[in-house]
Amino acid sequence: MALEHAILVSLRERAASGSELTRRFDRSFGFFWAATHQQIYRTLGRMESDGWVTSAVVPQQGKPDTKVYDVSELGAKTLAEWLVTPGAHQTPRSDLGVKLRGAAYADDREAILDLVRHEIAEHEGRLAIYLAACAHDYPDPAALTDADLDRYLVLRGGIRLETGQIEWLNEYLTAWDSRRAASPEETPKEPS
Amino acid sequence: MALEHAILVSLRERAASGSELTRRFDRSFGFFWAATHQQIYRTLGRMESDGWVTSAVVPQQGKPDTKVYDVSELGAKTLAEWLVTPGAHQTPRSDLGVKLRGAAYADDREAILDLVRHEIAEHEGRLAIYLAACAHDYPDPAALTDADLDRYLVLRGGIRLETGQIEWLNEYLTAWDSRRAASPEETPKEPS
DNA sequence: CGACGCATGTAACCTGTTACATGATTGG
DNA sequence: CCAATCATGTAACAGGTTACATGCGTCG
Repeated sequence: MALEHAILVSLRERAASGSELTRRFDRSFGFFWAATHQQIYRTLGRMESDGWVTSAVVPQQGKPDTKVYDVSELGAKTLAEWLVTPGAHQTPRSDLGVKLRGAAYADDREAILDLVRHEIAEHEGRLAIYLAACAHDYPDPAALTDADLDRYLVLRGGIRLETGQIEWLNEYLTAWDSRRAASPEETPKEPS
Repeated sequence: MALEHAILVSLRERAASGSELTRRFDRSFGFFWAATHQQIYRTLGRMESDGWVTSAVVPQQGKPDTKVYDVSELGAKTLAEWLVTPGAHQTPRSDLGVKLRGAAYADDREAILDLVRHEIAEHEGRLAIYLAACAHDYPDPAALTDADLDRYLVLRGGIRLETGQIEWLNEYLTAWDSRRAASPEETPKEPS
C-alpha cells in the first residue's frame, strides 16, 4: 500500500493536518495519486497508532482547532526503506482501454469517435495546467534544489503521460477517419 | 465499474468459461485490465443473476465440465450503452510517482537511481512483448477487420504507454546523472 | 441566535486480494 | 488407488467510495 507512504512524503515536505493533506492530494500530489479525506483520516489514525507520525492539537485564528501531524523517526526510517524497494508491477486499469477494445459492439461508431474526442479535450485541459505549472514553478530546472528537481521530474512525467495519451487517441481518430472515408456509410440514419 | 463490462466485451468476442476468461485477462486483455479468477467468478455470478449473461454446462473430453457463459440480449444492450458513455476521470495511481516525488527522503540517491534502472528494464521487457505481438498479429493494419483494427489500436496504446514511461525514466536518470557529475559526492560512505 | 463553513470523524458498502476448499478427471 | 491438475468455488480481509454525523467558529 502506498497511501501511507504518500502521506509520509507529503508530511516530510511539511507537517500538516488531515484537511491540509486532503487539499494537497487534490492539488499537486493529485495527478499521480488520489485520496479522499476519509481515507486520509483513517490512514492517519492507523499511522499514529503504528508510531509513524505524531500529532499535536493547534488552536487557530478564526477557525476550529486542527490536529497537525508530523513524521516520527520511525516513520522517516520506514519511508526511507520503502522508497528504494522495488514494488510489484501495477497493471494499469483503463476504462477507456476496455471501451476502445470493445468499440465494435457499440451500435454507433460515430459515438465512439465522439467519446475519443471528448477524452482528448480532457487530456489537453490537464496538459495545459501541467505545462503552466511547469513554466511557472520551474523556469530554470538546472538551478533547482534536489527536492525541487524531484518534484519537477515527476511533473514532467505527468506531462509525458498526458501527451502520450493525446497522441494515442489522435492515432485512433486518424485510423478510423481514413477507414470511414474509404468505405461507404455502414450505419445510415433511418430515412425520414 | 468496468470489470463487468470488460467481461462482456471478452464474452462478445467469444463465449467462455470462468477459467478461460481468467486466462484471457492474464493474456491479451491483461495489459490494461487485471482480474483474478475469484473476481471473475464472483462477477459472473452477479451478472448472471442480473440477466446480463446466460450459462450452460458443457461436458469436456479429458477435463471436468465447464460452465460456459454467453452474453444475453440485455447484456449486449447494456454494453452498447456503456461503451459510448464518458466516464469520470480516473486518477492514475503510481507507486513509482510517489517514490520519485519523495526520493530526497531516501538515504541513498544511488539506490533510487538503481530503482529507476530496474523499472526501465521491466518496461522494456513488456514493450518488447507488445512490439512482437504487434508485428506478428497485425502485419498489415490497413487490411484489418473493424474489430481487429480496434484491438490493434488498443495494443498501440499499450506500446505508447510503455515507450512514454521509458522516455520519462531516462529523462530522470539523465537529469540526476548530470547533477551528480557536476557536484561533489554528498553521501560519502562511512570511513572504515 | 441561526445559518453556514470548516475540520474531523463514523458507518455501510463495494471492489480487489489472499488463502483455502471441493469435486472431477487423468496418469502413473 | 494416489498424486497432480483443472474448474469452480468460499471465507476473511484490506483498500476505496459514498453518505451521513458532530463540534466548533464566524458572520449576518
